[in-house]
Amino acid sequence: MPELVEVESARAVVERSALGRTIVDVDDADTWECRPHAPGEIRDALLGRELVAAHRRGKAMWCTTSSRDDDGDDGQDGQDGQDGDAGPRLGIHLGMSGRIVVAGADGDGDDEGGDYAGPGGWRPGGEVKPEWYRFTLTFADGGALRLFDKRRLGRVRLDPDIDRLGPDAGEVDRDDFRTRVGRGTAPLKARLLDQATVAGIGNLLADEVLWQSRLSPQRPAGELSVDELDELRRELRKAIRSALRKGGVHTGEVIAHRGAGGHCPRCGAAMTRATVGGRTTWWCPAEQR
DNA sequence: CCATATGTTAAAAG
DNA sequence: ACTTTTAACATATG
Repeated sequence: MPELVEVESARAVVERSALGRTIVDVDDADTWECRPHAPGEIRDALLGRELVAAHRRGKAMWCTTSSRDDDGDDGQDGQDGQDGDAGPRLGIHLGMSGRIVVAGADGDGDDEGGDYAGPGGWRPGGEVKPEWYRFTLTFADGGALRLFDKRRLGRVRLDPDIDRLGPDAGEVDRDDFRTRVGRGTAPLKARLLDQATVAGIGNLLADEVLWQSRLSPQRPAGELSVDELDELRRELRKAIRSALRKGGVHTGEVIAHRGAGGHCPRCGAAMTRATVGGRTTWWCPAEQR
């Protein structure tokens, strides 16, 4: 599920429904999802604390936590809980199939993770097998925050390193975008998928933005003109805004046409498929140059 | 068995 | 040394 837009939805759910609730139990027994932490390590670090704020950069999400014995930051000032004795940051990466589910105080198990439809129409809301819950925070009020991750490529860890990520794809400024994206010999799509260049663009968003910009995914990134780079950034911001509004990156205009027999929704040409940047890529060979 | 899947990353290659 | 590409990761599904 998770590209920037889906992670932002998950972050908003955490911000809206999981902050300020005291953590009384933590299930961190999945040593793969919680690598490199040993079982119990995350639990020991979080018991008695509460989540203070939910942050995101690209596809990375993390929560600051309070000190034990007080409620810490009020979570309303937009700043981290930088209290002297604040707890560790709890990093959650949704990987390829992760999503956050927050249950209310009554333990009703409400699925507030946002919507998601995979290539096969898979909807986690329709099938939630308990064995696909990889990590759980249980709150004093009886509710819980869970990481549901079918494919198990997600990750939970304390104090995640986010320094290697580039600026968020929705916030990078024009000059920064020009110099970061418009360099090198790698295919443009590979550059866009590189989280150190700009953070948050995934396979679907890349295809959508390249199609909107009428740029070939195979163009060497360093050969783009300044005008093309500026247009690319405009379409990127537009696509993110649209996807946030419509509920997911899969709502992009060209996404439904990525597939065998797909045609460009603008000109009708047959879509081309190839592996670019290590990922399956679809584009309109007639318009994208 | 093979190929596919909205991600990351270590290792290899250039 | 830096950039780019590939393979592997764990798991489910067609």
